[in-house]
Amino acid sequence: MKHTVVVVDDHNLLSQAIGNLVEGFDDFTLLYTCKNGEELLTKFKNPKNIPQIVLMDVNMPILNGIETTEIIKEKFPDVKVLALSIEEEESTILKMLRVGARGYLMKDVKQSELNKALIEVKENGYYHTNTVAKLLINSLSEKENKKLELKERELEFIKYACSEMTYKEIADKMCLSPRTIEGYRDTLFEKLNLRNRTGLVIYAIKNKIFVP
Amino acid sequence: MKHTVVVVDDHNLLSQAIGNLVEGFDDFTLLYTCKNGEELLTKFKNPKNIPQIVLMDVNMPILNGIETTEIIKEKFPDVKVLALSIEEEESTILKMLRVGARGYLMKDVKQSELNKALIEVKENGYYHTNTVAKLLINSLSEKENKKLELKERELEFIKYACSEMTYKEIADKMCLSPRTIEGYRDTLFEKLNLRNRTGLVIYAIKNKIFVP
DNA sequence: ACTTAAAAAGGTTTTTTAACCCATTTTTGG
DNA sequence: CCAAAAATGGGTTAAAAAACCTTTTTAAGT
Repeated sequence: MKHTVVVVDDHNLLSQAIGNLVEGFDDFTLLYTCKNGEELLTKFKNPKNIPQIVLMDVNMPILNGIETTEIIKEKFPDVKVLALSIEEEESTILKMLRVGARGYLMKDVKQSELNKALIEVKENGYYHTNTVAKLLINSLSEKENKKLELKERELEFIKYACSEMTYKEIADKMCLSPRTIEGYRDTLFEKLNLRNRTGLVIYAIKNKIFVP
Repeated sequence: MKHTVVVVDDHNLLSQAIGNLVEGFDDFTLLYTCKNGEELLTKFKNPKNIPQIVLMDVNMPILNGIETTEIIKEKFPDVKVLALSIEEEESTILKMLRVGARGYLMKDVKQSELNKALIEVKENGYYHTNTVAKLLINSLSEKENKKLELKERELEFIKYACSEMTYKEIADKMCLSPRTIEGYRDTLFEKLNLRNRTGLVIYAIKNKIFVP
């Protein structure tokens, strides 16, 4: 009996193409494709549409891969989610694995490896490339956790700092005293080891706190 | 007689998948796929490997889509290049068209539209979506050209400005007086309508002068 | 060799940033 | 309810950034 697979990706071409590949594999068959998490969950209302494996993109509009996987993990724990994305950001990969993805493939993966990954997931429940395995080990040490230590208000400030506003203007915008804002700045420089606002902007962009 | 197509894309999965799609179209057949411009040009040394249409990704390592298309335009003018990319940056699209691409498809295009585009390119020599057509019209007015007016030295400065260096340090690095650097800054603020260095950094990143 | 435009550099002043240390208020957990 | 922690805000000083206007040097063309 072939295992059923669903592809979720907002790039039409890619999802159809991957679907075709899956159809070509001996042990798998494509049920359908869809554009985002919302569409997928709607499909799931009919039990006939629930596959054994979901090939999930991470960056999607409306309901992204991480959120969707989280929901699937909770409501349909038997469905195995395999992430498939161009996104190589460490923290993204970790988030995806944390919410229950059984593996993470980069989109530059070879056809044969996709097949192998599907077989592994089917038989052992998971599949991890070397790259991802290394990441997992690194994540055991804190490192990246620093970013999570940033307070809500600090994050808000950082976003404003990625603009042409002076600190005084930012203070107005956030309804705080300029001193408080300067305090945020000082502690952020300290925490993140930065010398000036430019460094903060670059940090924010690298860590997707602010998207230009 | 079917038209021959080659797919150039560094994402293995995608190139193979698109290749499969092309094989599925009535009027087209896939010759081969490759990972970047260099590989393609090596292939071209054997005339048997020269296709009628190249489906070209823009962002590739080693030799990117723009450079590759430029070379093809010069050395193999009969080969029609159709760009196929996730890159939605205006200036990138324009660059690609400027060097001779016959059309520009986003990767979220539908299978049927890819087929339509290939047929159009085969029969009329070009294919442009509405989005791209609008872009072309806008590009007639200068706008984006401002970026091209930036001098070499200014661009170099901008890159350094996207760091934690002070202007003094940048001056050292560029072997210029701090005053000159401040001059660059002042004229850039004027030209680009910016208020401070943060604005310059954001501008640089938005316009891919600096990639974080 | 002379003219001219652009690039590089200088002077000065004001504003903004940054560094450091400390006080008050608010929240939170025991 | 109280202590501790976190958030907010203040003072001061030095450094850096920004604004504006001018001069010297260099490069380019004729």
